[in-house]
Amino acid sequence: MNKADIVDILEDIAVLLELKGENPFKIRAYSGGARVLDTMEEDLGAIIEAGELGSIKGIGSALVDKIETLHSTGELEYYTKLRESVAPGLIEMLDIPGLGGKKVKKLHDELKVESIDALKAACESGEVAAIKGFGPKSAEKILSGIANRAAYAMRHHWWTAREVAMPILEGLRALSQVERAEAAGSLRRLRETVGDLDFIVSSSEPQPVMDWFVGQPGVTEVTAHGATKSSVRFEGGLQADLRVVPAEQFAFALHHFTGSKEHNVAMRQRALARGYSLSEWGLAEKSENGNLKSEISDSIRSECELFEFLGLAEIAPELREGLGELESAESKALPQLIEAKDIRGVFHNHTTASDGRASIEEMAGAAESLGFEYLGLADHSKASFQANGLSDERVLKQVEQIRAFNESGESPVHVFSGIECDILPDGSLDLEDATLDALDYAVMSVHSSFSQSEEEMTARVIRAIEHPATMMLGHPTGRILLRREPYKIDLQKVIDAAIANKVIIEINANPHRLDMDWRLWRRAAERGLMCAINPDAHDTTGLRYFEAGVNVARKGWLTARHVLNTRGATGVAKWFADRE
DNA sequence: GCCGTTTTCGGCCCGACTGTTTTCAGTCG
Repeated sequence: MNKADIVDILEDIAVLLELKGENPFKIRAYSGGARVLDTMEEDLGAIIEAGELGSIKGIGSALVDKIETLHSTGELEYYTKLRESVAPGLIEMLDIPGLGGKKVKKLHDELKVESIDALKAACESGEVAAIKGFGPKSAEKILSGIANRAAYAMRHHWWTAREVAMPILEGLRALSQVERAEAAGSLRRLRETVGDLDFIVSSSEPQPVMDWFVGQPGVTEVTAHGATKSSVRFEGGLQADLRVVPAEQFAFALHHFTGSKEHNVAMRQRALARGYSLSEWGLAEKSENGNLKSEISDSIRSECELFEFLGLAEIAPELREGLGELESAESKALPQLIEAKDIRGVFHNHTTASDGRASIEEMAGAAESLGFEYLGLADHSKASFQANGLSDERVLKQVEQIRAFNESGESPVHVFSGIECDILPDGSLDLEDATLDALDYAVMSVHSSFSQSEEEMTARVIRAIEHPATMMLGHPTGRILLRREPYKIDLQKVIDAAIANKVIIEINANPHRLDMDWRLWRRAAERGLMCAINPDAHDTTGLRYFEAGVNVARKGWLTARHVLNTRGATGVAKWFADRE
């Protein structure tokens, strides 16, 4: 059994144990173990063979046994028995807001409900309200949760979430009672999708701020309205939390609610090791007997000062994923992350020649207004029939048009002629070699036969990478966030092939793709993989997606030198010519 | 179930909010 399946099973075990009412720390051990395994970059088989699994922090002897059994046999009796002992309907119930492991267990124990439908009926008949610890409001809340659970469970693309968050943030900042306001959470960490919005405000007069917040247009439900915290839900199910704190707590609250959870755990552990207790409220010194001796928070007014106090360089929010950022911050080895202003042009954009909605001239105009020196066009090739892909003949015609455009001198933006050429199911390319040679560069992408086996898909893509005309690999997993799973492919092998053949892998910056994923970039770049941030724009506004691509690059620890777009037009042309 | 710069046992982050309670448990982040 492969690593990803084992990770899923460990996470499953954690959920099942929760429903059994097990020790919460045991539950955490399983979900923690799953996470450690998931983020481990080395080959699992090799680690097991070397007998090193148990030396990984977070994986103890019980997990070593279970992981090794799953890896070699694909089965685990402990898991099978656990599964059989819990009704599947109970797992679904955990998605209902307000229901956790204990309450679901109680509902099951008292009423024998084993499905969402049975739970709904029990709420309507008054049985739920009659249980000790529940009441009419609980029953009502469960019913509303059941009715809306699809919308509530939905995550949102980062780009969309930001569009909702910005007006609220600006509104908060405009209030006279508000001193500072920031959006925290996964939005601030630049995650590809966002579950809910978190706003942190400092103010000495919280009530008017709370009242303004819960009265925002689009709010369909107020789920909490307290003295320091309020929660609302917008149309479409997106939830937003607001926390108002005194000025001296702002840096701590902002840091805490920015997360991630794993980063916070590491920060608290570090504080504890130095004799301090860190929380969203502040930093306190611990005395001999373990009691809090004194607050020392007042000297800390920014996240930077907090990190500094713990002997760390400031860690950018997007690196706070609990993936070794504290270690790097301690040894002052954090990367100088790429910034949006470093981007001097973009590749992989479409025009009306295939499925885009703007002409060469219009796209170049939009590139100019973004301050770009150059624009790479890459329309689809003929196999992408649904996208009006270009034949060899039409490609050569477009090359002429682009040459004429550049020579006309009507734009300061240099246009590179490229193509997004289909990788056919057998790994061959959709255009003639002579056609590809006439272009400045070529991006190769998979747009068909998504259901090939991992072996077939990996071999297919590697064959394309090995073609001399291939300069970039487009959206390497084909995933559409929140809609379509990535196709099966061994990306480590693809990365190896790309490095060996001096092929760039793109960060497809379309907010629905963000592919290749940020989790893979740090290691890949260290091994020598080159990156390009490609908006995959289909109209003039789509060029702005390059910002989402920069986000991914930053989350992947990339610096300007890892990214082709940070070079000027001459540098890019040189790379296209000799790949250096 | 994991872990160890006071440790191989006894901790493991902790506080707000809600709904149900007469003082608190459960959920959430």
